[in-house]
Amino acid sequence: MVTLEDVAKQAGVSLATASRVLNGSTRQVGASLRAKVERAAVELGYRPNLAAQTLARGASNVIGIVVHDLTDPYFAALADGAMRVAADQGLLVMVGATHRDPEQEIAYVASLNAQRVRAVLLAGSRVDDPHVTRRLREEVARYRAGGGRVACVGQDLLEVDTVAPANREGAADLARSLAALGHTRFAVLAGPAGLLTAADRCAGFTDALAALGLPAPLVIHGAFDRDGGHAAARETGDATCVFAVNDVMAVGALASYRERGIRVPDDVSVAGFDDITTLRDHVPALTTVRLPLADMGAKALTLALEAGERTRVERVAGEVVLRQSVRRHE
Amino acid sequence: MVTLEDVAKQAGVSLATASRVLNGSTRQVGASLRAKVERAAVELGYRPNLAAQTLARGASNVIGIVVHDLTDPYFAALADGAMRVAADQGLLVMVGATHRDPEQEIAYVASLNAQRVRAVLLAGSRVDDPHVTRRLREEVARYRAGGGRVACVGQDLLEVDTVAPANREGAADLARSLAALGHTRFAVLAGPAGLLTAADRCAGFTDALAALGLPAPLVIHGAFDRDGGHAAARETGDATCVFAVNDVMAVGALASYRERGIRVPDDVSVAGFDDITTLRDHVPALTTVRLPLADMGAKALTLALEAGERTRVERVAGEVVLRQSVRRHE
DNA sequence: GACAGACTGGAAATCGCTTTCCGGGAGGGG
DNA sequence: CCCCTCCCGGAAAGCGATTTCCAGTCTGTC
Repeated sequence: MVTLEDVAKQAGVSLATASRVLNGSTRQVGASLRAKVERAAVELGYRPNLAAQTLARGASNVIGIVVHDLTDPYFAALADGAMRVAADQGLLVMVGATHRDPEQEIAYVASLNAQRVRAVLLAGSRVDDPHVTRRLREEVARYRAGGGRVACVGQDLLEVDTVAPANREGAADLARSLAALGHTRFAVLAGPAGLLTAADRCAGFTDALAALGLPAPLVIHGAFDRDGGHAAARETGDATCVFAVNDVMAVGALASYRERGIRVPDDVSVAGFDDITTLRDHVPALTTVRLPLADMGAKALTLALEAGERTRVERVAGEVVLRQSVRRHE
Repeated sequence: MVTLEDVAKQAGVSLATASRVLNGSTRQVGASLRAKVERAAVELGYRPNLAAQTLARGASNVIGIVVHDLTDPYFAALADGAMRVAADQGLLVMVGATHRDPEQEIAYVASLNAQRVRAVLLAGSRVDDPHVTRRLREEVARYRAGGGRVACVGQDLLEVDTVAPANREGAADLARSLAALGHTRFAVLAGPAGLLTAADRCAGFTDALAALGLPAPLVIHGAFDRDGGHAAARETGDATCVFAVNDVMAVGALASYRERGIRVPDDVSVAGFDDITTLRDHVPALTTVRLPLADMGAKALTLALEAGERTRVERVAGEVVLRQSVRRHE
């Protein structure tokens, strides 16, 4: 491996000079030496050792993103938004996928801390487990104590800069829109009981129905993914309108109904949440609550990188988008 | 930031001992000292500085994955497969998204080299541009000269371990299957002219038709994404069967036909390539060529990590999956 | 009882780069 | 003409770990 010392030797200058030439330091270097160093670097194919730079500088140009599942379009969109701002700022990105294991999330924060990354973005729902949350908070605190910056997309539970989707309100808006179509018997494919994003959406939906004087929906718990929706859809009974707490579950539900010859929206209306772009061409088009996912990812990383003294919470509203998967109920 | 020295001091031992305790070295440390060090580390919340470790050890525990677009399910699946084997081996993952800019790809290899990552996985099609390919090869060679390991998913053009999908053969199989259904007038939504994956699939398809004595298909170039397929589908003329060189383009084409009231498969048959899982519930179900994407990603990273002396090329076959988007042509 | 060999703990060199500090030469003002 | 300042180049001290080498302590065997 060719080192800076090799370059300096080849150029006939000192280490210090070579360093100053090859990394935009504040110090000036004479044109002739500068040229020599640059030539030597190219000739030898020099690549700075980033670990050494990080060590010497005390700060790296890497950021970390922790997601639950990269193959879930929700997280892919979030990560993509964040990665674009990282690229704009010349930052490299480490991505960790926890596959929904909270322990992994904690482990990733520890690893990213060890890497001394400049910022960490925690994307995805918090879970309703005080013990896990406490340990995550400890790990985050440790990282921040060393100068690390953290932002989160999801619930504002970690005392860090947060981009918080308005899950309750969005779900409530959706409930009102669906009720306005004449539905009265609802079911909610509610995801896991302990997942806060799922719980908030479910609660927002249920509360709004109650406020309208409508009967409580049938709440069916299950996995937060396509198969969870698929399974839960078998238990929606005589509901005329089904709300899946995220789009991929809604897709699972649609598939389940299709397999069983139940027509959507004629026999049952279905709505989701997130408006992931991969569903853009789904048939029937899915009614959902749109979240600007890429923007949220970008915003969260921006918050993390700005040296704000107090933690900020940016709430982002969801917009109800009515499409063909729901229809008026007579 | 608490350093190893702090821990050593607090535990009343030397730096060397602290290091040996906290990182599974081969050397033994007495039980009492070991306990002291461990306690001190916990009390102080010590996290090793990975940059320093990397520097001292001369090798990091990070691998890099370079993809074109994380929000494309094809790459998400590939990356996910690779990330699982990385996690198994206790490796961290850096992900770079080039957004299809070959310059970015080169830049990422340089960055990952600078990071001294243990291995780099280049996922995604090579392009037909000798100049770009040469520079990428140079950068790869530089990295490998320093002990780096590289694998690639795509065309075997870089003289590195490669997982090469059988694009030509898969497309040819598909062509034969479709021809067996009675189709004679084909169109190919061929993607960009310079993208080798697209070109190979197009060529495999075209050659197979020629071998069958059928007329050459209408080849329409365009972008390699959903919108590219959507646009190209407007120019398929009187073809009775359309092959989009990847699934997301096929989805765009299906959407285009739907918008224009052209029924699939009644008026036109449509097939794609890849069998991305997000399309599992698409209506109509898409005929395609299945590639085991997650396995391919996992395999590629495994190849990279194994210290093989000669570069290996692992070909992976695609399997034609006939679904509702095609029908017999009378 | 003595000595070889196995273990354990510590001092110090090392990894590759940054940056402070210092010295010498050039330029400008009194 | 001298002195002060400004600039540029180099020597060397870190950054936070790992690891080699060395010394001291035990054990076991003859």
